[in-house]
Amino acid sequence: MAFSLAAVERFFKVLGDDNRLRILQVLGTGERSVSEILDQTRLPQTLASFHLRILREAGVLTAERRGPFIYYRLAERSLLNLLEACAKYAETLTDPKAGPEFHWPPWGQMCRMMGQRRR
Amino acid sequence: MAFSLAAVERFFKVLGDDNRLRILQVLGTGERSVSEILDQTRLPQTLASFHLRILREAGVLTAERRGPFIYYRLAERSLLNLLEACAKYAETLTDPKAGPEFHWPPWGQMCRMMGQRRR
DNA sequence: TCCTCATATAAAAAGATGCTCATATACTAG
DNA sequence: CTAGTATATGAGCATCTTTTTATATGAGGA
Repeated sequence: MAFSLAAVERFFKVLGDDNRLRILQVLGTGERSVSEILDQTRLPQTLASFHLRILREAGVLTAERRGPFIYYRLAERSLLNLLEACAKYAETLTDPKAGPEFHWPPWGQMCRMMGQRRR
Repeated sequence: MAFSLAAVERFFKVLGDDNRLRILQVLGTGERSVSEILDQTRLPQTLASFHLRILREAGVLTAERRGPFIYYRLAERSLLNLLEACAKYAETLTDPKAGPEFHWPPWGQMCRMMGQRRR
């Protein structure tokens, strides 16, 4: 019921970024070198490196050097399922601020109109 | 496999905040008026209102006015399960940047020392 | 050893977010 | 209608995050 706030917050903060999600999407299909990640995401090298570091330091990714290349992979494959679950939920979210301004229903007014008293 | 980036990103961004998570934690136990939320979170009124708006506009919360009070509740109770799943994952994350600086293993050097060649 | 490739790090610039303070709106009681 | 309570909104700052630009490090080959 009371989950560990700090941990979850960090998790959401780390994943709450477009570029990092795209990187994860690429790595979801398996281990990749940085060069491959650059190709597939079209991110500038230095920016990708920045985000990879964040993911790595959060423990989401694992890095290993082999020769001149550094290979990244998901630390836990189970992250993919979690992402899918989140995506599923996220896509059901209906955005209630459809119009330019959200307006509170004029409760008191309506009650008067309908001859009702507050309960 | 390829989840809807934009939706998930927004979801993570909205949940990636300490105060918002605390609000959700309170609402996890059921519907609450703003006053009650203020009591339980000890947030300044205006700040709580700010975060409530973000959660509401994201579709995570639902608000309804009854008399002078406005009651908030989770739009989808299933969010709680999702949060728990995320918490579970988040808590397993081992932070690899233990020391002040992370150092890449000196692969080439090690190979030379061990008389190996790159493959 | 020197050069080049692959990748990381640091510092500065640009952008986004969260917080506070002041004020507005909706409702109810008198 | 007036005053008081409940809650929302808006402007300005401070802070944190992302992006860019410049530079460093480590590996392999000539």
